[in-house]
Amino acid sequence: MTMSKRDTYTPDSLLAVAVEVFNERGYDGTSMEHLSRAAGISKSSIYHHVRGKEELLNRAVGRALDGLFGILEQPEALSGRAVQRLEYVTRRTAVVLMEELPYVTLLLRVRGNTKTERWAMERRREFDQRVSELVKAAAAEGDLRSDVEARLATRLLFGMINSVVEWYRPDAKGGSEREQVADAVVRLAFDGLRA
Amino acid sequence: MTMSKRDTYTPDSLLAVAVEVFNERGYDGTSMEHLSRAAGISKSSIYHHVRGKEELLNRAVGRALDGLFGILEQPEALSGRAVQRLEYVTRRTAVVLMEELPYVTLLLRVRGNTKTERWAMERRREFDQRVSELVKAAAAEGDLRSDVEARLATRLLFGMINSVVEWYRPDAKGGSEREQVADAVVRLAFDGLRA
DNA sequence: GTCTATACCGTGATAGAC
DNA sequence: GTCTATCACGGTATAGAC
Repeated sequence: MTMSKRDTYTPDSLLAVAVEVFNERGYDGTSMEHLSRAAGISKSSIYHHVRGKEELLNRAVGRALDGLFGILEQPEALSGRAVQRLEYVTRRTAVVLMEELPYVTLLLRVRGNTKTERWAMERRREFDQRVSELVKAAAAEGDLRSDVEARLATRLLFGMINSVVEWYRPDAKGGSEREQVADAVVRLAFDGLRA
Repeated sequence: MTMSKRDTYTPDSLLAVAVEVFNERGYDGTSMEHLSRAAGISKSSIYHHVRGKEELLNRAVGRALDGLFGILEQPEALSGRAVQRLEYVTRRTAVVLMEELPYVTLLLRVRGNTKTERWAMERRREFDQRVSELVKAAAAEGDLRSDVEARLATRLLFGMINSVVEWYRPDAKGGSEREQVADAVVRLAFDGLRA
């Protein structure tokens, strides 16, 4: 993490550093000492910018959730044949996940030990719920296979998309690489591995 | 967690309790105090059965890894058309994951903070590697779609399978339910969501 | 095999100087 | 805005009685 403009921190630039460490060590495995070393300032200086460790978590997962819920408000997610909307949401979720990688990664890993974590899990469930309805609608329109239950299909679909955080690391190529990965996700999810 | 025979602990029965707590709170989020409360004995009594917290982690992930590598030694994984072997490994991985749910869940969540965790990650990569070779072989035999890279396909396939730990909870029905889930995983992975 | 008591250290967070 | 010094607490682990 390199500072971009000033060598003093804003809450947001500090957040960027903190989220990296959280993802490397896990939230619970990260101490304020770890954060202070990564940020290059003392523990107590961190408290000048944020109220504490949990506020950093809160800001991070909030940002991830904003990105995800933003998808559902796009016109392409709101009208048209359900299977098309589902395809759009699938692709965009994969892209947002890569664009906001560290924030979404953190969101997907919260366990529910604190109030913030439980709130994040709740909102995430809401998102899953909304997509699940899309899957049901597409099944009702006859565009999805009928031998796998909608709820189960949704879960496996998300499992595949979300797993991207386990290995994706952005490289110099930027957005084009992200579109390639998103394409692969959509192809495999809808049409499978088989030739 | 209920004790089955005696109301004294063996390392293994204690492990079963510990792994539940680890999965609920995360390994780093679990203190010996948490474990002692869940086991119904004092903190110091735990040290009579195991050397410490990390030994519990070690035993747990070892058990998960044994289950996974066992799949690759089955005759069905060793000979035949690659796509058939891949299908077998996919189904069995899903089943083992459900049979050994708490142990595999823990394995999939280690972050690499301790020696034990790094060893577990290493062995897990070996397993992924072995399956990746199967995917490559199946692609070379022309049985997998050629417009998605083998490495990427392997990762997404595993992402889908592994995500089962996020929601699967065993119920009274036992094995039949597991086979149903495994069937759904294989169907979606190989033939996709689309009707 | 389990307990109470305790050692010792790292934790999140605060006070107050510069 | 950053620092050093410090606090109260909870962490892992051990000693030794029963």
